[in-house]
Amino acid sequence: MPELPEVETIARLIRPRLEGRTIEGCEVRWTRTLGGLSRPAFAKAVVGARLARVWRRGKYLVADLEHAGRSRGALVGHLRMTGRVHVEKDGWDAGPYLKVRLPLDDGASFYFIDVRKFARLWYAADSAELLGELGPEPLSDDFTAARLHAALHDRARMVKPLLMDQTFLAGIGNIYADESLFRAGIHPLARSDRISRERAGLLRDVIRETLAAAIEREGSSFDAFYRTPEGNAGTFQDEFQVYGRKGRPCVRCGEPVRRIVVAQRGTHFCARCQKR
DNA sequence: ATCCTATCCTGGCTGC
DNA sequence: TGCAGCCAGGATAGGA
Repeated sequence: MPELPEVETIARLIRPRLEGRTIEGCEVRWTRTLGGLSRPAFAKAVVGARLARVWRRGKYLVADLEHAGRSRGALVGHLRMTGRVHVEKDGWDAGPYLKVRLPLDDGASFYFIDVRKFARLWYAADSAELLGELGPEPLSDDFTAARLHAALHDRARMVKPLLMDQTFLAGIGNIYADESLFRAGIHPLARSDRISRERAGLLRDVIRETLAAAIEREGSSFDAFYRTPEGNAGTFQDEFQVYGRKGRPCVRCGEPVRRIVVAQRGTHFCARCQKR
């Protein structure tokens, strides 16, 4: 599923094709994708706008809009589980799951595609409406060991759901939570306020290393869903150490990887390497 | 405060 | 082979 590395990969690939372009039209095939705005209101807000800057925050894709050089809100996308984004020449076959198409001024269109209809493409007058509650960016300088340790001890929650809480830390989903906790030797059910300063520092480091390595490999593609905007699969799934490896030997100790359900999510870990 | 359940969705898998 | 039923999961709302 698209988490921070996948969204970052998408942002990097579509940025050169979108920045500077102007939206010339709007075709909406599934209104709910707009997250509450009507089709006419959405079209009125985005048609004629120039895509000034494309960036990422957590798992959100953001395009700042301008009109006649003046800021005019933002287009904000969230792919949830099965959303995809393409920028292709007009006439490209987007398939049956196309939700929104935005024709651009260079003969290409922005395609927002989603099988399960959970993905959203919002227009917001201010992107902070959607991004304001997000926790720190794991790859930014303010995500320090000291701050992570303090934040873990500010609550008393199971560490895995806490890592996936987007108001706690932005961009971590099920896969990178499992992978990071394994690499840090922390049990997914460990209570956040019982994690030592040293262990929190290690967790901070492995989160950053894992996300950076995944970005380098253009994300993880283990099923039919996640593809880059160029249609390619990422390759970080080859580096998974626990995710999707139930019953197979732990890469560190050989003990079979276990799978339990935590907060309704499949959770993979090594009972010998990861202590509560 | 924290946890749990249901909801949104549909392709793909399992089991009969 | 066909088909019913379950599962996956990001986010959120409401209840325990």
